[in-house]
Amino acid sequence: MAGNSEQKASQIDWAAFMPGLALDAVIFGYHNGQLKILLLEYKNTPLFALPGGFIQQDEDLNNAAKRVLHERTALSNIYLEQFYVFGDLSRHNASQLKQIIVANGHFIDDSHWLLQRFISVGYYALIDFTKAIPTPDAISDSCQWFDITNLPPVMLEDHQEIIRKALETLQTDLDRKLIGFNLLPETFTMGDLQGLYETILGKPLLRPAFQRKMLSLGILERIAKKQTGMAHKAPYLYKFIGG
Amino acid sequence: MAGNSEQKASQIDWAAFMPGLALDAVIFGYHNGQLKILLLEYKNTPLFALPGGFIQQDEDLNNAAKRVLHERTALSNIYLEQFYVFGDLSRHNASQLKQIIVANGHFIDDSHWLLQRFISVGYYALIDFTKAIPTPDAISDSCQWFDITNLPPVMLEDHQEIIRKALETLQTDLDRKLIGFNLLPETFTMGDLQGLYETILGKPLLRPAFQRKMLSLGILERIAKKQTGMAHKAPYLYKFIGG
DNA sequence: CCAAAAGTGTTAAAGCTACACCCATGC
DNA sequence: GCATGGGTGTAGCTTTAACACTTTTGG
Repeated sequence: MAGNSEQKASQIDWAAFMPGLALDAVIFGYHNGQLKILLLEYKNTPLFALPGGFIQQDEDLNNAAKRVLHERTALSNIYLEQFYVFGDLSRHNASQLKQIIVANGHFIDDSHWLLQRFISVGYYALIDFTKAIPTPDAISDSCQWFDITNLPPVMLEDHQEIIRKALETLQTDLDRKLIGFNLLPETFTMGDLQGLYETILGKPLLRPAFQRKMLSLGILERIAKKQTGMAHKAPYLYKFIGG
Repeated sequence: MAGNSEQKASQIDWAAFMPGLALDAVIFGYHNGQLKILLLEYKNTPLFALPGGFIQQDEDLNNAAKRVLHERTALSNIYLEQFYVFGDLSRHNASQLKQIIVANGHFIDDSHWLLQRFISVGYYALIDFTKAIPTPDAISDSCQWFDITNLPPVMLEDHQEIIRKALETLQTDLDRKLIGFNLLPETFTMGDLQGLYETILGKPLLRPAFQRKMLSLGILERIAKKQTGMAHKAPYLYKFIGG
Protein backbone atom coordinates (compact mmCIF):
# COMPACT_ATOMS: atom_id res chain seq x y z
CA MET A 1 0.00 0.00 0.00
CA ALA A 2 1.42 3.36 -0.97
CA GLY A 3 0.17 6.67 -2.23
CA ASN A 4 -0.56 6.35 -5.91
CA SER A 5 -1.59 9.82 -6.80
CA GLU A 6 0.53 12.67 -7.98
CA GLN A 7 -1.65 15.12 -6.06
CA LYS A 8 -1.41 16.32 -2.49
CA ALA A 9 -3.34 14.16 -0.05
CA SER A 10 -5.64 17.02 0.78
CA GLN A 11 -6.64 17.30 -2.86
CA ILE A 12 -7.26 13.62 -3.41
CA ASP A 13 -10.84 12.54 -3.97
CA TRP A 14 -10.82 9.54 -1.66
CA ALA A 15 -14.36 8.62 -2.63
CA ALA A 16 -13.08 7.69 -6.07
CA PHE A 17 -11.31 4.66 -4.57
CA MET A 18 -12.59 1.44 -3.10
CA PRO A 19 -12.15 1.82 0.66
CA GLY A 20 -10.22 -0.73 2.69
CA LEU A 21 -8.66 -2.26 -0.39
CA ALA A 22 -5.21 -1.81 -1.90
CA LEU A 23 -2.69 -3.58 -4.02
CA ASP A 24 1.05 -4.05 -3.57
CA ALA A 25 3.42 -4.85 -6.40
CA VAL A 26 6.68 -6.74 -6.09
CA ILE A 27 8.47 -5.65 -9.25
CA PHE A 28 11.37 -7.92 -10.10
CA GLY A 29 14.30 -6.98 -12.28
CA TYR A 30 17.60 -8.73 -13.02
CA HIS A 31 20.94 -6.98 -13.36
CA ASN A 32 24.57 -7.98 -12.91
CA GLY A 33 23.63 -11.39 -11.64
CA GLN A 34 21.37 -9.99 -8.95
CA LEU A 35 17.63 -10.26 -8.56
CA LYS A 36 16.29 -6.86 -7.59
CA ILE A 37 12.99 -5.28 -6.63
CA LEU A 38 11.74 -1.73 -6.67
CA LEU A 39 11.15 0.01 -3.33
CA LEU A 40 9.91 3.48 -2.48
CA GLU A 41 11.39 5.57 0.31
CA TYR A 42 8.81 7.74 2.02
CA LYS A 43 9.59 11.38 2.54
CA ASN A 44 10.96 12.42 5.94
CA THR A 45 10.74 8.90 7.33
CA PRO A 46 13.15 5.96 7.43
CA LEU A 47 10.46 3.76 5.91
CA PHE A 48 10.73 1.76 2.72
CA ALA A 49 7.72 0.22 1.02
CA LEU A 50 6.57 -1.68 -2.03
CA PRO A 51 4.97 0.29 -4.84
CA GLY A 52 1.24 0.06 -4.46
CA GLY A 53 -2.00 1.85 -4.85
CA PHE A 54 -5.72 1.91 -4.56
CA ILE A 55 -8.40 0.65 -6.88
CA GLN A 56 -10.62 3.23 -8.50
CA GLN A 57 -14.34 2.62 -8.25
CA ASP A 58 -14.60 2.46 -12.04
CA GLU A 59 -11.46 0.45 -12.68
CA ASP A 60 -10.79 -3.27 -13.11
CA LEU A 61 -8.55 -4.63 -10.35
CA ASN A 62 -5.96 -5.91 -12.81
CA ASN A 63 -5.97 -2.60 -14.64
CA ALA A 64 -5.26 -0.83 -11.36
CA ALA A 65 -2.18 -3.02 -11.02
CA LYS A 66 -1.12 -2.21 -14.58
CA ARG A 67 -1.62 1.48 -13.88
CA VAL A 68 0.56 1.34 -10.76
CA LEU A 69 3.26 -0.49 -12.66
CA HIS A 70 3.20 2.02 -15.45
CA GLU A 71 3.40 4.92 -13.00
CA ARG A 72 6.45 3.44 -11.27
CA THR A 73 8.36 2.10 -14.29
CA ALA A 74 6.97 3.88 -17.38
CA LEU A 75 6.48 0.43 -18.92
CA SER A 76 3.41 -1.14 -20.45
CA ASN A 77 2.69 -4.74 -21.39
CA ILE A 78 4.34 -6.03 -18.25
CA TYR A 79 4.22 -9.64 -17.14
CA LEU A 80 2.01 -9.52 -14.06
CA GLU A 81 0.50 -12.11 -11.73
CA GLN A 82 -1.66 -12.04 -8.64
CA PHE A 83 -0.10 -14.28 -6.02
CA TYR A 84 -1.86 -13.76 -2.69
CA VAL A 85 -4.29 -11.57 -0.79
CA PHE A 86 -2.99 -10.25 2.51
CA GLY A 87 -5.95 -9.82 4.80
CA ASP A 88 -4.90 -10.38 8.39
CA LEU A 89 -5.82 -7.78 10.98
CA SER A 90 -2.30 -7.98 12.38
CA ARG A 91 -0.83 -6.31 9.30
CA HIS A 92 -2.57 -3.09 10.20
CA ASN A 93 -0.27 -0.42 11.58
CA ALA A 94 -2.14 2.86 12.00
CA SER A 95 0.67 4.76 13.68
CA GLN A 96 3.06 3.93 10.84
CA LEU A 97 0.55 5.15 8.26
CA LYS A 98 -0.15 8.29 10.22
CA GLN A 99 3.59 8.94 10.47
CA ILE A 100 3.85 8.93 6.68
CA ILE A 101 0.91 11.24 6.23
CA VAL A 102 2.15 13.67 8.85
CA ALA A 103 5.67 13.56 7.41
CA ASN A 104 4.16 14.73 4.14
CA GLY A 105 2.57 17.71 5.84
CA HIS A 106 -1.00 16.47 5.55
CA PHE A 107 -3.77 15.80 8.02
CA ILE A 108 -6.41 13.18 7.96
CA ASP A 109 -9.17 12.25 10.35
CA ASP A 110 -8.43 9.22 12.52
CA SER A 111 -11.68 7.64 11.39
CA HIS A 112 -10.76 7.81 7.71
CA TRP A 113 -10.51 4.41 6.06
CA LEU A 114 -6.95 5.20 5.09
CA LEU A 115 -5.99 4.70 8.73
CA GLN A 116 -8.18 1.66 9.23
CA ARG A 117 -7.51 -1.93 8.46
CA PHE A 118 -6.59 -2.83 4.86
CA ILE A 119 -6.83 -5.82 2.64
CA SER A 120 -4.16 -5.86 -0.01
CA VAL A 121 -3.88 -7.86 -3.22
CA GLY A 122 -0.31 -8.93 -3.89
CA TYR A 123 1.01 -8.85 -7.47
CA TYR A 124 4.40 -9.72 -8.78
CA ALA A 125 5.79 -8.35 -12.01
CA LEU A 126 8.77 -9.29 -14.17
CA ILE A 127 10.36 -6.51 -16.17
CA ASP A 128 13.40 -5.77 -18.29
CA PHE A 129 15.72 -3.92 -15.92
CA THR A 130 17.31 -1.98 -18.73
CA LYS A 131 14.02 -0.51 -19.89
CA ALA A 132 12.38 0.54 -16.63
CA ILE A 133 12.49 4.14 -15.49
CA PRO A 134 11.94 4.02 -11.70
CA THR A 135 9.73 6.92 -10.72
CA PRO A 136 8.79 7.86 -7.14
CA ASP A 137 5.24 8.82 -6.26
CA ALA A 138 4.07 12.04 -4.64
CA ILE A 139 4.85 11.01 -1.09
CA SER A 140 8.20 9.34 -1.76
CA ASP A 141 11.71 10.67 -2.14
CA SER A 142 12.96 7.84 -4.26
CA CYS A 143 12.06 4.72 -6.18
CA GLN A 144 15.09 2.48 -6.31
CA TRP A 145 16.26 -1.02 -7.05
CA PHE A 146 17.29 -3.21 -4.12
CA ASP A 147 19.06 -6.51 -4.28
CA ILE A 148 16.62 -9.10 -2.94
CA THR A 149 19.35 -10.40 -0.64
CA ASN A 150 20.03 -6.97 0.78
CA LEU A 151 16.77 -5.22 1.60
CA PRO A 152 16.33 -2.32 4.01
CA PRO A 153 15.80 -3.53 7.57
CA VAL A 154 12.74 -1.40 8.27
CA MET A 155 9.79 -1.75 5.92
CA LEU A 156 6.16 -0.76 5.99
CA GLU A 157 3.74 -3.13 7.66
CA ASP A 158 4.11 -6.71 6.39
CA HIS A 159 5.95 -5.82 3.19
CA GLN A 160 8.84 -8.08 4.19
CA GLU A 161 6.41 -10.99 4.26
CA ILE A 162 4.82 -9.97 0.95
CA ILE A 163 8.25 -9.95 -0.70
CA ARG A 164 9.09 -13.34 0.79
CA LYS A 165 5.90 -14.85 -0.56
CA ALA A 166 6.37 -13.22 -3.96
CA LEU A 167 9.84 -14.73 -4.27
CA GLU A 168 8.54 -18.11 -3.20
CA THR A 169 5.83 -17.92 -5.87
CA LEU A 170 8.33 -16.82 -8.50
CA GLN A 171 10.57 -19.77 -7.65
CA THR A 172 7.80 -22.31 -8.06
CA ASP A 173 6.40 -20.61 -11.17
CA LEU A 174 9.78 -20.38 -12.86
CA ASP A 175 9.92 -23.89 -14.25
CA ARG A 176 6.20 -24.46 -14.48
CA LYS A 177 5.62 -21.53 -16.78
CA LEU A 178 8.07 -20.01 -19.22
CA ILE A 179 8.41 -16.60 -17.68
CA GLY A 180 12.11 -16.10 -17.07
CA PHE A 181 12.56 -14.28 -20.36
CA ASN A 182 10.51 -11.38 -19.09
CA LEU A 183 13.45 -10.41 -16.87
CA LEU A 184 15.95 -10.25 -19.73
CA PRO A 185 16.39 -7.97 -22.75
CA GLU A 186 15.16 -9.20 -26.14
CA THR A 187 18.43 -10.96 -26.85
CA PHE A 188 20.57 -12.75 -24.32
CA THR A 189 23.15 -15.50 -24.07
CA MET A 190 22.55 -18.92 -22.61
CA GLY A 191 24.87 -17.91 -19.79
CA ASP A 192 22.66 -14.94 -18.98
CA LEU A 193 19.61 -17.17 -18.84
CA GLN A 194 21.32 -19.75 -16.69
CA GLY A 195 22.60 -17.05 -14.33
CA LEU A 196 19.05 -15.77 -13.99
CA TYR A 197 17.73 -19.21 -13.12
CA GLU A 198 20.55 -19.82 -10.66
CA THR A 199 19.96 -16.50 -8.95
CA ILE A 200 16.23 -17.00 -8.58
CA LEU A 201 16.43 -20.62 -7.51
CA GLY A 202 19.46 -19.97 -5.31
CA LYS A 203 21.44 -22.96 -6.49
CA PRO A 204 23.95 -23.77 -9.24
CA LEU A 205 22.81 -25.61 -12.34
CA LEU A 206 24.80 -27.80 -14.71
CA ARG A 207 25.44 -26.06 -17.97
CA PRO A 208 24.98 -28.96 -20.40
CA ALA A 209 21.69 -30.02 -18.85
CA PHE A 210 20.41 -26.47 -18.71
CA GLN A 211 21.28 -25.76 -22.32
CA ARG A 212 19.65 -28.92 -23.62
CA LYS A 213 16.54 -28.43 -21.53
CA MET A 214 16.04 -24.87 -22.72
CA LEU A 215 16.67 -25.71 -26.36
CA SER A 216 14.40 -28.75 -26.21
CA LEU A 217 11.50 -26.49 -25.23
CA GLY A 218 11.59 -25.02 -28.71
CA ILE A 219 11.03 -21.50 -27.47
CA LEU A 220 14.46 -20.09 -28.16
CA GLU A 221 15.70 -18.86 -31.49
CA ARG A 222 19.41 -18.56 -32.10
CA ILE A 223 19.96 -15.10 -33.55
CA ALA A 224 23.44 -13.76 -34.15
CA LYS A 225 26.28 -16.19 -34.48
CA LYS A 226 28.56 -14.30 -32.17
CA GLN A 227 28.97 -11.50 -29.70
CA THR A 228 32.03 -9.32 -29.23
CA GLY A 229 34.94 -8.68 -27.01
CA MET A 230 35.98 -11.18 -24.34
CA ALA A 231 38.93 -13.53 -23.99
CA HIS A 232 37.06 -16.68 -24.83
CA LYS A 233 34.70 -18.20 -27.33
CA ALA A 234 31.91 -15.82 -28.24
CA PRO A 235 28.48 -17.06 -27.16
CA TYR A 236 25.41 -17.22 -29.37
CA LEU A 237 22.63 -14.77 -28.81
CA TYR A 238 19.11 -16.09 -28.36
CA LYS A 239 15.71 -14.55 -28.35
CA PHE A 240 12.45 -15.83 -26.99
CA ILE A 241 9.82 -16.88 -29.52
CA GLY A 242 6.31 -16.95 -28.11
CA GLY A 243 4.82 -20.12 -28.65
CA MET B 1 -21.03 -13.40 -3.11
CA ALA B 2 -23.99 -14.51 -1.06
CA GLY B 3 -25.75 -13.52 2.09
CA ASN B 4 -23.81 -14.88 5.00
CA SER B 5 -25.94 -13.83 7.89
CA GLU B 6 -28.73 -15.69 9.55
CA GLN B 7 -30.61 -12.44 10.14
CA LYS B 8 -33.00 -10.57 7.92
CA ALA B 9 -31.33 -8.05 5.62
CA SER B 10 -33.04 -5.17 7.35
CA GLN B 11 -31.55 -6.23 10.67
CA ILE B 12 -28.01 -6.68 9.43
CA ASP B 13 -25.44 -4.20 10.63
CA TRP B 14 -23.82 -3.55 7.26
CA ALA B 15 -21.21 -1.29 8.83
CA ALA B 16 -19.69 -4.34 10.50
CA PHE B 17 -18.45 -5.57 7.11
CA MET B 18 -15.80 -4.31 4.77
CA PRO B 19 -17.69 -2.63 1.92
CA GLY B 20 -17.12 -3.63 -1.70
CA LEU B 21 -15.36 -6.82 -0.72
CA ALA B 22 -16.59 -10.40 -0.60
CA LEU B 23 -15.37 -13.93 -0.83
CA ASP B 24 -16.68 -16.88 -2.80
CA ALA B 25 -15.95 -20.48 -1.94
CA VAL B 26 -15.82 -23.38 -4.39
CA ILE B 27 -16.30 -26.32 -2.05
CA PHE B 28 -15.28 -29.59 -3.66
CA GLY B 29 -16.47 -33.02 -2.60
CA TYR B 30 -16.08 -36.46 -4.16
CA HIS B 31 -18.76 -39.11 -4.23
CA ASN B 32 -19.58 -42.08 -6.45
CA GLY B 33 -16.85 -41.21 -8.86
CA GLN B 34 -18.09 -37.67 -9.34
CA LEU B 35 -16.47 -34.40 -8.42
CA LYS B 36 -19.12 -32.18 -6.85
CA ILE B 37 -19.44 -28.64 -5.55
CA LEU B 38 -21.88 -26.99 -3.18
CA LEU B 39 -24.33 -24.44 -4.60
CA LEU B 40 -27.01 -22.35 -2.97
CA GLU B 41 -30.38 -21.73 -4.55
CA TYR B 42 -31.78 -18.30 -3.77
CA LYS B 43 -35.33 -18.02 -2.54
CA ASN B 44 -38.00 -17.17 -5.10
CA THR B 45 -35.51 -16.91 -7.93
CA PRO B 46 -34.09 -19.38 -10.44
CA LEU B 47 -30.57 -18.34 -9.44
CA PHE B 48 -27.85 -20.60 -8.15
CA ALA B 49 -24.70 -19.26 -6.55
CA LEU B 50 -21.51 -20.24 -4.80
CA PRO B 51 -21.45 -20.04 -1.02
CA GLY B 52 -19.86 -16.77 -0.07
CA GLY B 53 -19.86 -13.98 2.40
CA PHE B 54 -18.48 -10.72 3.58
CA ILE B 55 -15.46 -9.93 5.68
CA GLN B 56 -16.09 -8.45 9.09
CA GLN B 57 -14.15 -5.33 9.97
CA ASP B 58 -12.50 -7.15 12.88
CA GLU B 59 -11.88 -10.46 11.15
CA ASP B 60 -8.90 -11.91 9.28
CA LEU B 61 -9.71 -12.56 5.63
CA ASN B 62 -8.80 -16.24 5.87
CA ASN B 63 -10.88 -16.60 9.02
CA ALA B 64 -13.87 -15.15 7.19
CA ALA B 65 -13.45 -17.93 4.63
CA LYS B 66 -13.23 -20.53 7.39
CA ARG B 67 -16.36 -19.10 8.97
CA VAL B 68 -18.31 -19.29 5.71
CA LEU B 69 -17.18 -22.87 5.20
CA HIS B 70 -18.20 -23.84 8.68
CA GLU B 71 -21.61 -22.20 8.25
CA ARG B 72 -22.28 -24.10 5.01
CA THR B 73 -20.82 -27.51 5.93
CA ALA B 74 -20.59 -27.66 9.75
CA LEU B 75 -16.95 -28.66 9.28
CA SER B 76 -13.81 -27.19 10.77
CA ASN B 77 -10.17 -27.73 9.87
CA ILE B 78 -10.93 -27.69 6.18
CA TYR B 79 -8.30 -27.63 3.46
CA LEU B 80 -8.63 -24.16 1.99
CA GLU B 81 -6.73 -22.12 -0.59
CA GLN B 82 -7.03 -18.71 -2.13
CA PHE B 83 -6.79 -19.04 -5.88
CA TYR B 84 -7.73 -15.73 -7.51
CA VAL B 85 -9.24 -12.32 -6.92
CA PHE B 86 -12.09 -11.43 -9.24
CA GLY B 87 -12.08 -7.69 -9.66
CA ASP B 88 -13.39 -6.79 -13.09
CA LEU B 89 -16.12 -4.21 -13.38
CA SER B 90 -17.93 -6.43 -15.85
CA ARG B 91 -18.79 -8.97 -13.16
CA HIS B 92 -21.08 -6.47 -11.51
CA ASN B 93 -24.77 -7.17 -12.02
CA ALA B 94 -26.87 -4.81 -9.94
CA SER B 95 -30.24 -5.93 -11.24
CA GLN B 96 -29.50 -9.55 -10.39
CA LEU B 97 -28.52 -8.62 -6.85
CA LYS B 98 -31.57 -6.45 -6.44
CA GLN B 99 -33.74 -9.30 -7.67
CA ILE B 100 -32.43 -11.49 -4.88
CA ILE B 101 -32.99 -8.87 -2.23
CA VAL B 102 -36.49 -8.09 -3.42
CA ALA B 103 -37.32 -11.80 -3.67
CA ASN B 104 -36.47 -12.04 -0.01
CA GLY B 105 -38.89 -9.27 0.86
CA HIS B 106 -36.29 -6.70 1.74
CA PHE B 107 -35.50 -3.22 0.53
CA ILE B 108 -32.21 -1.52 0.17
CA ASP B 109 -31.17 1.86 -1.12
CA ASP B 110 -29.77 1.84 -4.66
CA SER B 111 -26.69 3.68 -3.43
CA HIS B 112 -25.86 1.01 -0.86
CA TRP B 113 -22.51 -0.70 -1.47
CA LEU B 114 -24.30 -4.01 -1.62
CA LEU B 115 -25.60 -3.00 -5.03
CA GLN B 116 -22.35 -1.47 -6.21
CA ARG B 117 -19.36 -3.06 -7.77
CA PHE B 118 -17.66 -5.87 -5.80
CA ILE B 119 -14.25 -7.39 -5.59
CA SER B 120 -14.34 -11.01 -4.55
CA VAL B 121 -11.60 -13.27 -3.25
CA GLY B 122 -11.94 -16.79 -4.63
CA TYR B 123 -11.22 -19.74 -2.33
CA TYR B 124 -11.41 -23.41 -3.04
CA ALA B 125 -11.93 -26.02 -0.35
CA LEU B 126 -11.55 -29.79 -0.31
CA ILE B 127 -13.76 -31.68 2.09
CA ASP B 128 -14.85 -35.18 2.98
CA PHE B 129 -18.23 -35.55 1.28
CA THR B 130 -19.44 -38.02 3.87
CA LYS B 131 -18.89 -35.62 6.75
CA ALA B 132 -20.31 -32.36 5.40
CA ILE B 133 -23.77 -31.21 6.39
CA PRO B 134 -24.86 -28.80 3.62
CA THR B 135 -26.73 -25.92 5.21
CA PRO B 136 -28.46 -23.08 3.32
CA ASP B 137 -28.12 -19.50 4.48
CA ALA B 138 -30.93 -17.11 5.36
CA ILE B 139 -31.71 -16.06 1.81
CA SER B 140 -31.45 -19.50 0.22
CA ASP B 141 -33.86 -22.38 -0.10
CA SER B 142 -31.24 -25.04 -0.44
CA CYS B 143 -27.57 -25.87 -0.27
CA GLN B 144 -26.91 -28.85 -2.47
CA TRP B 145 -24.19 -30.84 -4.18
CA PHE B 146 -23.88 -30.54 -7.96
CA ASP B 147 -21.79 -32.68 -10.23
CA ILE B 148 -19.14 -30.41 -11.72
CA THR B 149 -20.04 -31.70 -15.18
CA ASN B 150 -23.72 -30.92 -14.71
CA LEU B 151 -24.11 -27.46 -13.22
CA PRO B 152 -27.24 -25.31 -13.36
CA PRO B 153 -27.33 -23.22 -16.54
CA VAL B 154 -28.11 -19.93 -14.80
CA MET B 155 -25.75 -18.78 -12.12
CA LEU B 156 -25.11 -15.54 -10.30
CA GLU B 157 -22.75 -13.07 -11.91
CA ASP B 158 -19.44 -14.67 -12.96
CA HIS B 159 -19.75 -17.72 -10.73
CA GLN B 160 -19.43 -20.01 -13.73
CA GLU B 161 -16.05 -18.46 -14.43
CA ILE B 162 -15.01 -18.69 -10.78
CA ILE B 163 -15.81 -22.40 -10.77
CA ARG B 164 -13.90 -22.93 -14.01
CA LYS B 165 -10.83 -21.25 -12.60
CA ALA B 166 -11.10 -23.14 -9.31
CA LEU B 167 -11.17 -26.45 -11.16
CA GLU B 168 -8.22 -25.41 -13.27
CA THR B 169 -6.26 -24.52 -10.13
CA LEU B 170 -7.22 -27.78 -8.45
CA GLN B 171 -6.00 -29.72 -11.48
CA THR B 172 -2.59 -28.07 -11.48
CA ASP B 173 -2.26 -28.23 -7.70
CA LEU B 174 -3.20 -31.90 -7.54
CA ASP B 175 0.17 -33.35 -8.38
CA ARG B 176 2.25 -30.47 -7.11
CA LYS B 177 0.92 -30.67 -3.59
CA LEU B 178 -0.43 -33.71 -1.82
CA ILE B 179 -3.98 -32.59 -1.36
CA GLY B 180 -6.18 -35.26 -2.93
CA PHE B 181 -6.63 -37.06 0.39
CA ASN B 182 -8.70 -34.19 1.70
CA LEU B 183 -11.52 -35.31 -0.58
CA LEU B 184 -11.61 -38.87 0.77
CA PRO B 185 -12.54 -40.42 4.11
CA GLU B 186 -9.73 -41.37 6.52
CA THR B 187 -9.34 -44.76 4.91
CA PHE B 188 -9.64 -45.56 1.23
CA THR B 189 -8.49 -48.03 -1.37
CA MET B 190 -5.96 -47.34 -4.06
CA GLY B 191 -8.81 -47.64 -6.53
CA ASP B 192 -10.69 -44.86 -4.77
CA LEU B 193 -7.65 -42.63 -4.91
CA GLN B 194 -7.02 -43.37 -8.56
CA GLY B 195 -10.67 -42.74 -9.41
CA LEU B 196 -10.41 -39.40 -7.68
CA TYR B 197 -7.34 -38.42 -9.66
CA GLU B 198 -8.92 -39.58 -12.90
CA THR B 199 -12.08 -37.62 -12.24
CA ILE B 200 -10.29 -34.41 -11.41
CA LEU B 201 -7.76 -34.63 -14.22
CA GLY B 202 -10.36 -35.89 -16.67
CA LYS B 203 -8.24 -38.69 -18.09
CA PRO B 204 -7.55 -42.35 -17.33
CA LEU B 205 -4.36 -43.33 -15.53
CA LEU B 206 -2.47 -46.58 -15.62
CA ARG B 207 -2.94 -48.52 -12.44
CA PRO B 208 0.57 -49.90 -11.95
CA ALA B 209 2.21 -46.54 -12.48
CA PHE B 210 -0.28 -44.80 -10.22
CA GLN B 211 0.13 -47.30 -7.42
CA ARG B 212 3.91 -47.16 -7.49
CA LYS B 213 3.99 -43.39 -7.65
CA MET B 214 1.68 -42.99 -4.68
CA LEU B 215 3.48 -45.56 -2.57
CA SER B 216 6.87 -44.11 -3.44
CA LEU B 217 5.82 -40.79 -1.94
CA GLY B 218 5.86 -42.41 1.47
CA ILE B 219 2.69 -40.69 2.57
CA LEU B 220 0.37 -43.68 2.57
CA GLU B 221 0.11 -46.24 5.32
CA ARG B 222 -1.42 -49.61 4.56
CA ILE B 223 -3.97 -50.21 7.29
CA ALA B 224 -6.26 -53.21 7.18
CA LYS B 225 -5.18 -56.17 5.15
CA LYS B 226 -8.53 -56.58 3.49
CA GLN B 227 -11.97 -55.22 2.93
CA THR B 228 -15.16 -57.21 2.49
CA GLY B 229 -17.76 -58.33 0.05
CA MET B 230 -17.17 -58.17 -3.68
CA ALA B 231 -16.53 -60.77 -6.34
CA HIS B 232 -12.81 -60.24 -6.55
CA LYS B 233 -9.69 -59.85 -4.47
CA ALA B 234 -10.24 -57.57 -1.52
CA PRO B 235 -8.23 -54.36 -1.78
CA TYR B 236 -6.03 -52.98 0.94
CA LEU B 237 -7.12 -49.93 2.85
CA TYR B 238 -4.76 -47.00 3.11
CA LYS B 239 -4.68 -43.88 5.18
CA PHE B 240 -2.80 -40.68 4.68
CA ILE B 241 0.09 -39.98 7.03
CA GLY B 242 1.08 -36.33 7.17
CA GLY B 243 4.69 -36.18 6.19
C1' DC C 1 50.30 -21.92 -25.91
C1' DC C 2 47.45 -21.19 -22.18
C1' DA C 3 43.42 -19.73 -19.58
C1' DA C 4 38.61 -18.99 -19.72
C1' DA C 5 34.12 -19.54 -21.19
C1' DA C 6 30.93 -21.70 -24.85
C1' DG C 7 29.08 -25.48 -26.62
C1' DT C 8 28.62 -30.70 -27.79
C1' DG C 9 29.14 -35.83 -26.81
C1' DT C 10 28.76 -39.70 -24.00
C1' DT C 11 27.61 -42.79 -20.46
C1' DA C 12 25.11 -44.33 -16.36
C1' DA C 13 21.38 -43.78 -13.33
C1' DA C 14 16.70 -42.79 -12.59
C1' DG C 15 11.99 -42.44 -13.95
C1' DC C 16 8.01 -43.49 -16.73
C1' DT C 17 5.07 -46.41 -20.07
C1' DA C 18 2.95 -50.25 -21.35
C1' DC C 19 1.88 -54.59 -20.98
C1' DA C 20 2.05 -59.33 -18.97
C1' DC C 21 1.24 -61.92 -15.18
C1' DC C 22 -0.42 -63.74 -10.51
C1' DC C 23 -3.87 -63.35 -6.51
C1' DA C 24 -8.27 -63.58 -4.28
C1' DT C 25 -13.16 -64.05 -4.44
C1' DG C 26 -18.23 -64.74 -5.79
C1' DC C 27 -20.98 -66.77 -9.11
C1' DG D 1 -13.59 -72.49 -13.89
C1' DC D 2 -14.11 -68.00 -15.05
C1' DA D 3 -14.95 -63.23 -14.83
C1' DT D 4 -13.61 -59.29 -12.13
C1' DG D 5 -10.85 -56.22 -9.85
C1' DG D 6 -6.39 -55.86 -6.85
C1' DG D 7 -1.64 -56.00 -6.89
C1' DT D 8 3.35 -57.03 -8.64
C1' DG D 9 7.09 -57.83 -12.34
C1' DT D 10 9.52 -56.55 -16.15
C1' DA D 11 11.23 -54.94 -20.70
C1' DG D 12 11.85 -50.73 -23.33
C1' DC D 13 11.87 -46.02 -23.75
C1' DT D 14 12.72 -41.26 -22.23
C1' DT D 15 14.62 -38.06 -19.16
C1' DT D 16 18.24 -36.42 -16.00
C1' DA D 17 22.89 -36.20 -14.00
C1' DA D 18 27.66 -36.07 -14.31
C1' DC D 19 31.64 -35.62 -16.56
C1' DA D 20 34.81 -35.47 -20.65
C1' DC D 21 35.89 -33.23 -24.61
C1' DT D 22 36.28 -29.73 -28.41
C1' DT D 23 35.95 -24.79 -29.89
C1' DT D 24 37.06 -19.95 -29.85
C1' DT D 25 39.52 -15.92 -28.48
C1' DG D 26 42.62 -12.54 -25.86
C1' DG D 27 46.69 -12.35 -23.64
